[in-house]
Amino acid sequence: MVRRAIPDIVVGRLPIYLRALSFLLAEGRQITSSQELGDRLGISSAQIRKDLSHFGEFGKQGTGYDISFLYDQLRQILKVDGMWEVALVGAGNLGQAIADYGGFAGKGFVITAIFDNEPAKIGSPMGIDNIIVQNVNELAETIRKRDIKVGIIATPAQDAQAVARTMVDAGVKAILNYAPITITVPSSVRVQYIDPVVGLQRMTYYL
Amino acid sequence: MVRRAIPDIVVGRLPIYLRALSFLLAEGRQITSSQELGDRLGISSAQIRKDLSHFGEFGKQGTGYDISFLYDQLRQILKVDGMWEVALVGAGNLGQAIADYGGFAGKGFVITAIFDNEPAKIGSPMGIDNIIVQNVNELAETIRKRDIKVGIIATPAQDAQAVARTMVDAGVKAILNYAPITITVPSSVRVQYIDPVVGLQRMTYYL
DNA sequence: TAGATTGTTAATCGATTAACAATC
DNA sequence: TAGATTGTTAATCGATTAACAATC
Repeated sequence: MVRRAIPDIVVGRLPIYLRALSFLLAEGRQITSSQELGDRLGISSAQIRKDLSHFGEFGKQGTGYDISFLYDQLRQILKVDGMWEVALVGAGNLGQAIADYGGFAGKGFVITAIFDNEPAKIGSPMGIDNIIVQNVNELAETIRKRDIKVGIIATPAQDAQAVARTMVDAGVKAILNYAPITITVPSSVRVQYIDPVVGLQRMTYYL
Repeated sequence: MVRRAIPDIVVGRLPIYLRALSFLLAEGRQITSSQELGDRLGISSAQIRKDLSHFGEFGKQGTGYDISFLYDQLRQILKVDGMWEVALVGAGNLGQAIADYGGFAGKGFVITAIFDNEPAKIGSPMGIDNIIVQNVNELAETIRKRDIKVGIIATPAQDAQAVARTMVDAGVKAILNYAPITITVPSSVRVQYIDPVVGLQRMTYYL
């Protein structure tokens, strides 16, 4: 039997499911259904069941899903049941906000290295874990030494491609790019983009 | 003739095209092609031509697209050739970073009102334009008075739904939501989400 | 048992791509 | 003119949905 590749679009929805399950857990709930999840997320119940069916059977007919169980399963599937070290490049306003962000805790990620090219910033502690900002010329070595697989780019657009290149050459396989530019990486490397301007411009058409 | 609705997914790519054109302009280029744009963005040239064809004919056979002309056309189509006032709710670390962000300039958006519920923050100037943080209980009134159509939510997850509700009731039609929770709004209101954890969790599956 | 909800199938719907006539 | 590239068509590909047997 051939294991068919899971569509990217399905994998992309799992973190949304995970987030919803996390809230249900926080509310002290034990059981949910594809219907309830769908209502909360604005997704059809059929789609949720179909998405989950790519990975196994997690529910009980007539009952629904055990929230805690499904949560754990999805965390394993997404490989966020452990902790990924993350290298952050860019210690300006944006990088600072990312380093200060408390939302990574418990979600599978921890920023353990921060880089910049400005002498004034290098050597200072930054973020919730008071990490010492390193010179960006130590980026490759640090990634290699600690076997870091996840990077965040928070540099100006003009520097993003070079940073991505360095990250990839050193072994990074997943890049969250806050720089407002499309970067080119080998197909074995994943990139996700965060650009508030793009988000806003996607809505004004409808106004 | 029926004007068929443009697929959301097509509209969603236009800001990416716009961004690429903006860079080409900055490089001093005058003409580009669907092939070149596609190569830069990792999109097929056919898709770019097809997407644009929903809105009109912007190119010349044998030549390609005049960058400046296409840029202006897309800005008009997306309605970002003017300036949208934006109300930002949440003046914590994240809200501060958004208010400090210089990337909105020239892209069609300007934050003109900032709100929080913490007395310590209300009344202080914030962001690149030194806007005085207002009490969030003035949110609805301000939105109505200035006819603001665009909102950004940068509150804790637990407050996001209530803020969205207030915004929508006061007339906001587009919400950029940084809170890590799916919010429910009428179908006439657009929402875009920015959640770095979701972005990261979409990649770890492949590691 | 009766009611509820899953997992899965098949049909529908929609998006992408390849190809090419038109034409600059 | 010859070469290049658009805009568009039709085919392909993929995603979503409706429906329901299975079963808790």
